[in-house]
Amino acid sequence: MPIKKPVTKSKEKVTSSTGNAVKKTPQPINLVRGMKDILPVDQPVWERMRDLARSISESYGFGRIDTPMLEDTSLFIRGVGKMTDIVEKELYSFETSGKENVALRPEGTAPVIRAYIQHGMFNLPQPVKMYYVGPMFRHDRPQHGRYRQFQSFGCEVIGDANAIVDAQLILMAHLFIKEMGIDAVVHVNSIGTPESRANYKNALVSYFRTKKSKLSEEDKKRLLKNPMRLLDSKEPGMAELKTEAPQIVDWLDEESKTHFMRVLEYLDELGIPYQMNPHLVRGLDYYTKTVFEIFPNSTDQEAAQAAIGGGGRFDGLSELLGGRATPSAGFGIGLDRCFNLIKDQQPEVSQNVDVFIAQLGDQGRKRALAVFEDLRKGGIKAGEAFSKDAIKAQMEIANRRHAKFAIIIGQKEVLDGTAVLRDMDSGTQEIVDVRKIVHELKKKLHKA
RNA sequence: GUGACUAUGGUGUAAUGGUAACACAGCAGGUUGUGGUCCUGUUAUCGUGGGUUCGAUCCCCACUAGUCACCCCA
Repeated sequence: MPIKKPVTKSKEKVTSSTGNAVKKTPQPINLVRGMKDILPVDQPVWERMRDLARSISESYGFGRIDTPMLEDTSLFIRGVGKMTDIVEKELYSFETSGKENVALRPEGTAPVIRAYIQHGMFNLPQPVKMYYVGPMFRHDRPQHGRYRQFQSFGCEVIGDANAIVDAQLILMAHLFIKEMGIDAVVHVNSIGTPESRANYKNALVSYFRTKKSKLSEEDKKRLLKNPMRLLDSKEPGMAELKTEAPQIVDWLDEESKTHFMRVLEYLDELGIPYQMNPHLVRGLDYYTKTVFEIFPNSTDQEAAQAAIGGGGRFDGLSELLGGRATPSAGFGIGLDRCFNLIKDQQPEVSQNVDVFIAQLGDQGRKRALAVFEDLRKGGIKAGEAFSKDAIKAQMEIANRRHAKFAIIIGQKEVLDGTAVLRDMDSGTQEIVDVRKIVHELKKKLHKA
């Protein structure tokens, strides 16, 4: 890599009134646009989401797969589709110094199928069920709940064409969201096989051509580029046009139709709240037959626009990626969006401890260090502020962290081999043998 | 990617064409080895860069970032 010449924009030295040279503080370096830190306060929620993803996946028989964040760019061009927004304008792709064309994964399904093909998983008992949790990247314009790096949880069932798979995946996705405490509805639709979809597309185009004068500029573009998108256009006046537009269900081939009916029957059986949404089309080329998206059920909130998860069937994806024909289905859930919906109900992380060790003087500090280790090994949640000198400050911290007891070790205690054990509630203190302190504390904590 | 709005300390806010107020958090102290109250001090060249002006945090422009709508989706 070429070494860049150091920037010579040398920070001017400002001379203060006292004549001393004062360095200008350099500009802080901030997050790259669209990136996000997950701070310690928020980790408990994230832990919960990851735990839930794992336990649900495993209880339905899914094994975890981790694919790299970096893949060959053509995986997404072929898998997701060259003309999709995800690839066309949101893909983080670049050429490495070794002239490889790589891209940061914008979604999880194509990589999983790639791995399935590459590792010959078609030789395993079918279907192969895998789940993933990890970051995805899309160079979109950031907004609330829309980041350029976001965490996804997804499940894929590869090698099974049965409609019950679709239904069970929808069940799992809905279950995850419900368990996180989010009330959600599932929107479902079927977009059939590529052939039936092509026929439908033609019908749709000819219908809208007759209404061309009523279309907005934006929608005229859609008509040419991606006519299916006209169905979820929010342009004024479209609602009326859409109700009269041909519906995809009427254009489905027999097999897709019965498949879809089956899925709906299973959903009814499972009692999953769903809505038929004939306007639901997905932005990835690989979908066939069943498609679904999950929306938060907060009717009063307008923020309920953004889907928190989605998925469907992608029977043709394996072949697109050079594998044999393998019917598959899956879903993905946006963990950041879940997080945004539930973070407010989250309790603060407690820094509370059972015992706090306060020390005085060098000798006391050394002894306290050892005692802290004893407590830790003894399984007692202990706190300390060894870098503080004043005992007052240490007691303040002990109090703030709701310690039930404080151990105080100073010069005198070190010489006697003792420690002061203070009950923080009553304020009573006793002197105990340092060697027995763990035992003593366990007894007291157990009682309390 | 398109349009609109916003940008004050760690956090949440206030005011103002003459360099900033309040609350909370933080740190240090209120005599020498002890907490929860109280008191004091302390913590911001007002996102970055330019312009207008005697002078800008407050006006103008650009940039950056965030938010909202669109696009799209997780």
